[in-house]
Order: sequence, then C-alpha cells, then structure tokens
Amino acid sequence: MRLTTKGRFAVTAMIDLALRQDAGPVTLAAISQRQQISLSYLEQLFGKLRRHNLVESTRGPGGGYTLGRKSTDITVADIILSVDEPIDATHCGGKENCNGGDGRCMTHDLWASLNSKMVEFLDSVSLQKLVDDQLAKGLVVEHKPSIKRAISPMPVSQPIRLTGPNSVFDLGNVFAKS
Amino acid sequence: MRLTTKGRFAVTAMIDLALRQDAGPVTLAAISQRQQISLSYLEQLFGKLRRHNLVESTRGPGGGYTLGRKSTDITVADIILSVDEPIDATHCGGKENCNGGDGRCMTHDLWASLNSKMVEFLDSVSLQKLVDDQLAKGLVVEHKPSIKRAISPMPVSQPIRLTGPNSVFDLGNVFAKS
DNA sequence: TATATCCCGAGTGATTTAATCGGGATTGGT
DNA sequence: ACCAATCCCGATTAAATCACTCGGGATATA
Repeated sequence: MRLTTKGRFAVTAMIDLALRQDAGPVTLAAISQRQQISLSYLEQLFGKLRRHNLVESTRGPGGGYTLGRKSTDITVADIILSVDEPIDATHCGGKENCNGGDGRCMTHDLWASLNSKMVEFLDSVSLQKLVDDQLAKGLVVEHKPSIKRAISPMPVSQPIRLTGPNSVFDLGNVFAKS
Repeated sequence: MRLTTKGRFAVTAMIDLALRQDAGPVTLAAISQRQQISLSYLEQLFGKLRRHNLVESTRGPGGGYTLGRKSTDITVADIILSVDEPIDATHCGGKENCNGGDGRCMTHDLWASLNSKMVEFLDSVSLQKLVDDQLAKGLVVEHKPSIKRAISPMPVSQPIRLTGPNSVFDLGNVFAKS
C-alpha cells in the first residue's frame, strides 16, 4: 500500500464529486478549479477510478462524472488502491526467502501486519463519512448554475506544481523525537 | 511517515545487531554478509541510527556497533523515524489551507488519523519482540569465531541492487480487488 | 606501521511522481 | 450538419527520491 499525494488527490476529488453529484454529472474542469488539481492529472486519476467502477462517466456537453455506487459503499481503501495500483508484488512473494541468505525473512510478518492495519483502517472509512465530516464543518455546496455560462471569464488560478514525491507522507511531529 | 525499503533494511539490520551484540560489538561487514545489504548503505543507515542514539560505535579492530539502549526500549517506530527523517513538513502545516482554494483541507484529518494509527502500531512493537520472534522461529545464533580469521576467502555474494522505490510497500493481494 | 573498523560527503542511474501535451471519440444543442 | 463541451488516452517531461557506489578520511588495536 502506497501513500502518496496521488491517493490524496484522488480522495479529495472523490469527496468533491460526492458532495455535488446530486445535481447531475460533475465535470473534471469544475473539480480542477475547486480543488486546485490540474485537469490533465484528474483525467488520469478518473480513468483509473472508472476502470475500477468507482465512478461512471457521461460524455458530451452536460456530461461529467457520477459515483459508480453509493458513497456508503465506497471506502478510502477502494480509492487509494484504484489509483496506486500495487501491480508489482515482486520482492518477497510471501513464502519465498527475502534475504537470499538463509531463506528467512525477519521483517516480513511485521510489514504484513502493518499493511493489514492500514488497510483495515482505510477500509473502515467510507466516502460518505468524509462527506459528512465536510458538511459538519460547515461547508456549503452551491447549486450548479444550471445552463448559465460563466459571464466574466474569471482568471483561472493555476494549480501549484508539486514535483516529486516529497509530499508523500511526513510524520511531522506526531511522534516525539529525541 | 514514509515506508520504504530503507526502513525495512534498518529494522532488519537492527534485529541482526540485537541478536548478536552480547558477544561484543558487531561489525557492519558481518551484518552486510548475513543480511545481504551493501556495506556502504549500512554505513549510511547506521550513521543516522547513531545520531539518534539507537546504536553506539566502537572504532578500530574488534570494534563495531552495539545497541544504544535496551532492546525493550527501542521500537520499530524509533528505527524508521531515524533513517527516514521527515524533515520537510512543508505542505499543509496543520492549520494552513492545503488546497489554496477556500482554506479548507478535506483530507487532512484523515491522513493525520492514519498516520497516528501507523505510528501507534509501529511504536507498540519493540526490537526485543522481533528478536523473540526470530528465536521462536528457530533461528540459531552462532557465536563469533573469536579472533579466528576466515581461512578460505569465501566468495562474497553481492547484494542485489534494488533500484527505485518499487519495493516500497505493496499491498499484494491482502485486499480483494475487483 | 599495518590493518580493521567506523565516518562522511559527493556522485549516480533507474524509477516515480506529478504533471503537460497533443490529439481523438462522443454527445447535446442549435 | 456543425460546433463546442466533455470524456479519453498515450507519449513525454522535469524534478525528486531511492538505493546505492565511490573515495577518501579518522581512530584504535596489535
């Protein structure tokens, strides 16, 4: 299980979608503006989410994305696993020898346990839960402006580019260090 | 909190050290051979571990490393945080606006929770626990050959190079995917 | 003095991340 | 029939990171 900003972006976008899909399909352009995620990047992410049936798409004008199933039936683990596919389980296939040496893998059980704990946790949080959290925090969802087109061309704020995985997961100072 | 093979290597090396330090300082060369980790890389890792007081070093012939404190007082979290220093807590400093947009950060609490869970778990596992696991699995620790030098020059098996962080953390198939 | 060991910073190639780019397919409104 | 909105997709890219290697040094023992 990898934890990167990609996963974070995906979860953020899914919350945004869940919050607004009642008024019809939500466009990636809209999500891009609201969440400051580049449109092309969103397209990549939603391609994966769609292939995993977490979202459905409608093409053409008025189109966009809707959830593939109820938000109570989508978990954070679902989302993260969709975009961060763990395709290569190459090293240390479970019963194989990880260290080459004497055929024993001293830390395998440890990582497996941790992995389980993480998945367990992420699988216990539904998308609906995150939506509720946002609404509880006082987030107001504006209604879609129907067909009304944007009149003032509104300067598009460029998303800031975050290169490299420095934004992965920092512990910060949760843990008291020496 | 980052989870890479660097952390895994560090934990593995620390288990090796804990298993054998009773017979005096353990050299990195020995750990390198047993655990198939490159010597130079071990030097890097132990530099960090030493700076975090998890190990102590003795120089010169007969030297090596010993644990900086009791193995019951060292946790996996200690080790991982030592080598994978989370120096940059740049993005989203806690109360700041992560998304630039409306000043709210929809996933911050989620990641913070996950982080806590991970640290909680890793902090609940002591080095001694891992050592016990190994001994319980029937691992036999040979005594150091005192001063006896290796007679046959024994072909040194090269550690396999793992490039890139593909070995980070794969979920494998713990989680049933579509 | 010779050797074993730790120490350290600089460099490196493969890989990943977080995008961008350029084009294409589909559909709705006119 | 056309146009524009929207999804779709693969190729490419710059910066960062990872997992090392390399070359030299410091320190202690015999």
